[in-house]
Amino acid sequence: MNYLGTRLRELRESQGLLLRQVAAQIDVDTALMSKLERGERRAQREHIIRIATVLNANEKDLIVLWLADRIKDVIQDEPLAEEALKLINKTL
Amino acid sequence: MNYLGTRLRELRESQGLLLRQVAAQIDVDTALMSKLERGERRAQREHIIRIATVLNANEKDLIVLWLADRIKDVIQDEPLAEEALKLINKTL
DNA sequence: TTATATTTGACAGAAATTGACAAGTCAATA
DNA sequence: TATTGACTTGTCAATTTCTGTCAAATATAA
Repeated sequence: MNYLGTRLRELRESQGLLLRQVAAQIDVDTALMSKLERGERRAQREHIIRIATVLNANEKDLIVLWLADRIKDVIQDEPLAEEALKLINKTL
Repeated sequence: MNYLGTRLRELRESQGLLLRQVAAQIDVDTALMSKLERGERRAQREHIIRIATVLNANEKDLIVLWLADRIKDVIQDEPLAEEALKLINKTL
C-alpha cells in the first residue's frame, strides 16, 4: 500500500475527475498520473505542489504522505526496520 | 552525524587498526573506507557483511545503523519528517 | 461493438551513485 | 626542513537507478 497515491486517488475520485483531467492540469502524461496513484512512480516535489492546487488539498499533508512513502521504500523487506526507526526516533 | 560510519571508526580505532588494513581486508580502496567512516559514501550490504567480520562486530547491529543512515538521508532537512515517521510507526 | 478510461511494457534520456586513482593535507619525527 | 605515514579530498568514467512518454493492451460501460 502506498500513502500518497492512495490519497490522490481518493481525492480525485471524490471530485469526479478523470486521470486525464488532472494529468493535463499538472502537465504530465496520463500514464504517469496513473503510476503516481498506484505508487509505481514517485512524484516530484513540484508535482505535489501542483497536484495539491488542482485537487484542493493541503500541500503539507501530501508531503507527509510522500515522505512516508520514501521512508517505506528504504525499510520495506528489512527485518531490522523497526530497530532502525527506534534509533531514529531516539535521536531525533 | 552518521550512525554507521561513526561506529565503524570506533570499532576500528578501539582495535588499533589502520584504515589501510581494514580496507585491504574488505578489498576496497583506502579512500573509500575513509568515506564510509565519514558518511560521505553509503556502504553496500556486502561491504557491511565483510566489515562485520573484520571488525568482529555484530552484523545485524551494523545493518541497523546503516538503515538508520538511509532513513536519515530521506528525512533530513524535511520539516515534516516527524509527522511522516509518526505515520509510519502508526501503520507498522 | 464502440467509445472511453485506465494500466502496462518498453524505452531513451537524465540523474544519481559508485569506487578507483591521484593529489592533497596534516602531524610526527628524523 | 625534509620525509614518512595516515588519512582526506577532488575528479572521473562506469554503472545503476529513476523519469516520463509513447504505443499498445486491458478494462468498463453504453
